[in-house]
Formats: sequence, C-alpha cells, structure tokens
Amino acid sequence: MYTHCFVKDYTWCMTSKVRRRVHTGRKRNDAARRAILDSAANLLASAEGAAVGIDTIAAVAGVSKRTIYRWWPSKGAVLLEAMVDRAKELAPATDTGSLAGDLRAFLTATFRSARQPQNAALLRNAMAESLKDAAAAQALHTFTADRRAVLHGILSGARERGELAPDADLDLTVDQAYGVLWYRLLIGHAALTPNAAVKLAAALARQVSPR
Amino acid sequence: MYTHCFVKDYTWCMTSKVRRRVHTGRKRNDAARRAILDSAANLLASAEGAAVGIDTIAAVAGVSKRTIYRWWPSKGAVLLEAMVDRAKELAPATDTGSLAGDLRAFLTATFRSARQPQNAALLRNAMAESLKDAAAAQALHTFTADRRAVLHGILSGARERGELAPDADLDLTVDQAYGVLWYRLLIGHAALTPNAAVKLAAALARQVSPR
Amino acid sequence: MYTHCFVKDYTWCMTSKVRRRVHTGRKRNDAARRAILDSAANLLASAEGAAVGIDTIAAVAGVSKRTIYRWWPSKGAVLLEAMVDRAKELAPATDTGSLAGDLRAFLTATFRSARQPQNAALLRNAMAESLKDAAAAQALHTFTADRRAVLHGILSGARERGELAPDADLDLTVDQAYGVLWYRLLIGHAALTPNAAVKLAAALARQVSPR
Amino acid sequence: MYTHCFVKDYTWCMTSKVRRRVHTGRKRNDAARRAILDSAANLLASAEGAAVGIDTIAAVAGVSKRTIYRWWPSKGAVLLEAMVDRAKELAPATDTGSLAGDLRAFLTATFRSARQPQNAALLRNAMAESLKDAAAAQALHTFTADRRAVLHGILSGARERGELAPDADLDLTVDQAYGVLWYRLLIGHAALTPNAAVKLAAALARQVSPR
DNA sequence: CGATAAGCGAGACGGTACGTCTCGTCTTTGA
DNA sequence: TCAAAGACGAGACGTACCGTCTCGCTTATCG
Repeated sequence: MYTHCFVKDYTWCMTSKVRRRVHTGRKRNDAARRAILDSAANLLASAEGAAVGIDTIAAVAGVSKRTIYRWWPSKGAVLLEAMVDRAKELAPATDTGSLAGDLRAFLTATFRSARQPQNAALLRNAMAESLKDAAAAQALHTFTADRRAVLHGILSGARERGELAPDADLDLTVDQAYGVLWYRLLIGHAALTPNAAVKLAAALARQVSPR
Repeated sequence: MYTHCFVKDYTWCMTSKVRRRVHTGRKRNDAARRAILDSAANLLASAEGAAVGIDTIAAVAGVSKRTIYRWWPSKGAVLLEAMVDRAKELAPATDTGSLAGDLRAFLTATFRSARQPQNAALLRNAMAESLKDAAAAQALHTFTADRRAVLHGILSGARERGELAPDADLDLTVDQAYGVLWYRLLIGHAALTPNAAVKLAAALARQVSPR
Repeated sequence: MYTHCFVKDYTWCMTSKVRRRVHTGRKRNDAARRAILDSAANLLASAEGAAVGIDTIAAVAGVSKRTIYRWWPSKGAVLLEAMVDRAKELAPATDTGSLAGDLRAFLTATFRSARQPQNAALLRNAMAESLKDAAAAQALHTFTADRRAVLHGILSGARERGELAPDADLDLTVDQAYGVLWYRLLIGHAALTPNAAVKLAAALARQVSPR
Repeated sequence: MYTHCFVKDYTWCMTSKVRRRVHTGRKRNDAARRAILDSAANLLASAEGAAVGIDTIAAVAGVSKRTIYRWWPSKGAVLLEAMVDRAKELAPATDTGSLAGDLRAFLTATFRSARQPQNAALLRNAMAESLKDAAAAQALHTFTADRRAVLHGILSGARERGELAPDADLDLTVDQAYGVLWYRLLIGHAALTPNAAVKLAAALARQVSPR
C-alpha cells in the first residue's frame, strides 16, 4: 500500500569521480579501501560540527556499509584510520644543528599543519570519536605515540650535543608541546600561531637546557 | 490494558533523598534544577565510557524530560553545566610567598583533583560533549577560561615580586600547564602524578623567571 | 551499568507465534509487514478507548519503530492499512434473485460483521485516526469507496431485472445504508441489529423500486 | 546559566477584541466561560486538520488552563460544549402542511448548515474528540439525540395527518437522514448538496408513507 | 575447466537515544 | 480573593544513527 518513506541524498558531498570501481571478485578491493578512507577523511575534514555518519561515509565512498564493517570494527576505527592516513605528511623532523632550531622548525611546521581548517577539523573529530569508541581511542593513542616519539627523538638527539640537562624530563616536555597544541585545538580560545610555536620552542629549549 | 512492569532500575545511582520533591507551582523549582544537575554530574562521573542519556538523567533526577529541555537547549548543555557546577571546588589559589611554591601548590592540587577517577570521567565526558554540541562547547569554554584566569593570576602575581621575565608569555605558560593536564587526561598515555605536577611547576617557574 | 529489567509486558496480545522471525536481508521482510499489520489490527480491535501507540504496535509486532516508519508515513496510515487488511473478509455480495433479497443478505451480513465488538472497535478507531491523519483519511476513503462499490453493484444489478426506478439515485441510497451503519457505530445510540438490517433493506428496496 | 527554551506565539489566531477582560474579583467567570467557548469554537471551526490544543484555547481566550479545567473535565468536554453552543442555531423545525414539505425544508436547512466549511470542521472535530474522550462522547450523544428528536417530531407529527404507514420505523428513518449527513461529512466522498437533501427528503417521505 | 570461496553493493532490520509535543495538575503572584 | 501565568510529570511521536544480516552478483582460486 505504501512504499518506502525516508530516503537520503548524499550527492552534495560526492566530490569527484568516485563511482564506477571495478569488481575484484574474491580478493579485497583496495580501491574500495581507499575510497572509504578518503570519504571518511574528507567528511571529517569538512564537517563543521556535524557528526560524520557511517551511512554518509558509505554513500560518499560508493560502498556498502557491510564492506566497511567487514574490515573495521566500528565507526571510530574507520575515522581514526582515515585521520592517521591523512596525517601522514604531518611529520618532518629536520636537523638544523641546534636543539632550539630543531624545536622551532618542528613546532612551527606542526602548528601550521594543525592550524589548517581541514586538519583542525580532522583532529577535533578524531578526538571526539576517540572519547566514545575504544577502537578509535586505541588508534589515536598509537598515532599520538608516534608523534610524541618524533619530538622525543628531536629532544634526545640534543643530548650528545650537550644541550640537555641530565635531569630533564623529556616526556613532560613533549606533553607540554602537544598539550598546548591539543588544548588550543579543542578549546579554541587561542590560535596556533607561528609566533606561539616559536615562543613555545624557545621556552622548551630553555627548559631542558643545562643549568 | 497492558501491565506496566517498571521501565528501568536506576536506584543504583540515586545517591540521596532525591524523591518527593514539592511542587513549586508557577516559579522554577530549584530543587528540580539541583536534582537534574546532580543526576547529570553523578552519571558523568560514573559512566565509564557509556554515554549518558537524557532519559537516564531525567529518570535518575525524578524529573520529566520536558523539564530538562525547558531550561537547557541540549543534552550537552546540561552535562556541561553539571560538570562546571560539580567542579566548583577544584580551584584553590594559595599564596606560599614564591612563584615556584604557588605553582607547585596549585598544579599539585589541580592534578590531584583531575586524577580522581570521577573527576577524570567528568572532564573526559565533558570534552566529548563539547566536541559535538555547540552549547556544551560554550560552557566548557567559559569553564576553562575561569581556570586559566586563576593560574594566570598566580603567574602575574609574581611580577611585583620580580620573579617574572618582562617578556614572558603568560598565556602560553598557562596553556602548557592545562595542556599537559588535558592531553594526558584525554589520551591517557601517562598519569597526572604528583611528581609530574611538581616537575611541571618547576619547569614553568623557570621558563618565566628573569634571565 | 544499570540493570535492565523489561520495559513492558505485551504478552497479553501476542496472539500467535510472532517471535523468531528470520532476517530476509536485502529485501523487505514480509513476515515483519504481517506482524506489524496484525499487531496494529489486534490493538485496534482490543483497545477500548485507549489510543494505540506506535511503540506498542512495534513492541507487540517484535519490530523496531524504524521499520514501521520505513514503510508507512504515519501512525494513522499503519492503523488504517491494518484495518482495511483485517476487513478483507467483510464483503460477500450474494445473488438471491431479487433486489430485496440481495439487499437483505448483504446488509444483514454487513451489520452482523460491524456489530462484533472487535470489528466495531476497529472501525471506530479507524475513523478516529482518519480524522487526525491525512494518510489515514486517504486509506479510509479508499476502503469505504470499495464497500460502496459493492453495494452499488448490487443495486445496479437490479436494473436489468426491472427492479429499479429509472430516476433512482443509487449513490444516495448507498450512503443511506452505510450512513446508518457508521452513524450508529460512532454515536452508539442504537445497535446494528439484524432486525434493523432487514428493515433497512426493505426500505431501501422500496425506495428505488419503480413507481 | 540558561533561561527558558521553548515559548510559543499564539497571536496568529487571536481574532478579535478578546483580550482585556475586567477582573472584578469573585463572580467574573461568565465572561471567561464565554471567551473559552468562543475560543474553542473558533479554533474548531478554523483548524483545517490541525488538532486544537488546550494551551491554544487558553491562550486565545486569554484565560489560564486552570480556569478551563476548573469547569470542564477534559479537553474534549470543552470542545464539545463549544460545538453544541455554536450549533444552537442549526435547528429550525418548520410546518409546511405536508410531511414531504416539512422534511424537505428541514433537511435542506440542515444540509446547508452542515455544508458550511466552519460548521463542517466543527462537526468533524467534534466527532474526532468524541472518539477519544468519554465526556466528549457523552456531549455529542446528547447533542445528536436532540437533533434526532427534532426530526423524529417532524415525522411523528405526520401520523395524525395519515401520512405515515403504521409499521414505519421512525428511528431508522431518522438515522438514515443523519447517517447520510455524517457519513458524507466524515468520509468526504460526496457533498451535502441541496439536491441531495431534496432527493433524500422525497425518498424518506415515500419510505414511511402508507402502502 | 568447473566448483567453490570470498568480496562486494544494496538495503532491510532491531535497538536505542534524541528532542518535541500535548495533557492535566499544581503553586505562586499580580490585580 | 480570584484567576493568569506558567512550571511540572507523564508519556507518545517521528527521526537519527549504529552495527548485523541476507540477497544476488562477480571474480579469483583450488581441485
């Protein structure tokens, strides 16, 4: 008598030539995997405050929900993997010859990246998911551990140059840096300006330097 | 027509003498307001990772959903106000005579408070809501601004004692402190130990000191 | 976190082997459709004056609300379709050889059916929904049009036997019959007795007969 | 922190000089009673399919809900009393000297009145309430009984003129007339045209006439 | 080379929460 | 001293989203 109330229209966010993927039969279709991650990352980056839904991810990727859940345990897991995947290019660790220089270069680059609206949305949404979803939390934990390791490497690399006080707590220093980043990102009371990165680098360099 | 056999059992978290509130007629029932905020805060503090639902808040408070939505615009707004309300006692700013001492006292107390499982859950859940709900975000913004102001006061209070470098960026220093707090709270990779508080206080004091 | 002790007890009206439906995956689950319509019809037929709620329909059918709203636009639409569905057997049009006989047979059967408490409740509730819900009104319109068509057929079938005055207004005659039915059903001042059916049949036959 | 979400604006339907009733202490109620009934009747007559709410009635009448519930047991009771009150002028029983003439006059007037959009809405809404509310049902029962009594009087008045078959079932005849009225009103498949009234009057007159 | 296994798109489904709505009861407060 | 104002408890409504399921198709792999 009645047929099918409720439909949806996702065309608004299908950015590109998504459709028409080839069917790879029995083995995992990597194009689908990419489409899913791209879809998720794009939605994460675009959604102002709107939550990103699985149906939306699937529709935008031109993929069935089943295909998503075959490979990821939960929505958060997809989103986080998408975030990590997208954030691959965030991490240059340069060597300028001095700790202060290395720190300034790294934090400036990191802040600049995190300040881009898309990346900011990505990170905020990733945190939101992580707070609700255990798998996402795990992924975010791994991701941030990687980032901390890079910064930790920069710091401990200064030891052989004698730029490090022997009792410096590098973990704490690292957390100060990323703490400022995430705190400003999540609360939004102050911007991640280049100036802030420079000042923070100087302050941290001084903090860990001998005497 | 059908027999109505209890909807849920919320007795486990009805901490006190909630029931039997009097009807205050035309004016807002402040007992109901308190019951709602207490209910929300208790649930926020208890729920491990489980989301706190409006129906649960209402049921625990012995209040109708309508009464909640009459006064708050969204779930997040209630939760945040509850959090802020509960966190009223978090904020002692003591005067020990020296910046290092003040900082150590303040951060130690703050970390200790935030480390308590209930408060930690409170803050984590508050952030989760804030990332999804504009009203909650606003409330969290106000709350954190208050906290930052306290710490900022401690720092700037040291100026007249000559303990402050003239070019110290106090906002950045404040953000480092709360950054570490929130970062560790949200990521969970390291605990907010008293030791960390002490070290952080020392580091920040040194950061802002002259020379 | 909290113990979940049964929401309601709807067993009283789960007439049959409702539970344990198989999941039909991609295509519409006709068992669910049947369960919904049966649930709705049973509730319509049983509820004295109590309104039938969507949650109740869903619970009795062992179906989620969403599944109902996927296929029907509103509560009224479900109820009406259920009513129409249930009323499928109301309609015998017999041929006794004379208009008076046909009318008597049809009206007697119709009145008898409508007089059954369950069917009476069904029709009353259907009308109540129809007065509040456009989709339900449409469905009731279609249903009653069908019924009128049957009676109209009986009447016009008498023309070739010369039992009909050429200027007889058959639509009006039909409306008199169903008018009495609904009027007594809705107001409840008089019963739809077999005697009334017989007298009405005689009166209408005389009304339309030549001379 | 937050104040008062949800308010409403009823100004759209405050037709006239409703406001500013004087407040003279004790025996003020009759003006309020009139305002309530007028408000209810106007809303019943105007609302297309939209349900008429108690808050709306109260707001439009410039009266508090409490005042309504002080005198009526339920919403339906108010609406029905308003309907009956408004329908006072529906009932002329004229004497044309013949049964056929009396019937034609009465049914024509009745149909014309019921055909007016406002009265039609009034009656439809009244029936809708009556099907959900016992007090309203009682009121509608009384109202329709009055109307039937008038028509019944017209019919039985013909007995002494010898225009009535001795075995005529006048109750059934009355129900045929009002049945057509309500059936067409509620289903809406055919209009209550003057022509229909004339034909119906003739048919019923013939039906009850001797032989 | 044919049979079987698995990936995939589609989309229905159960569950659960949300925020809105209306009803009828209640107390305060303004006139 | 009454009634307007309006807060409140109860509970239904229709929507949203998650994660599971089945279907029917397609392609790769194994016997």
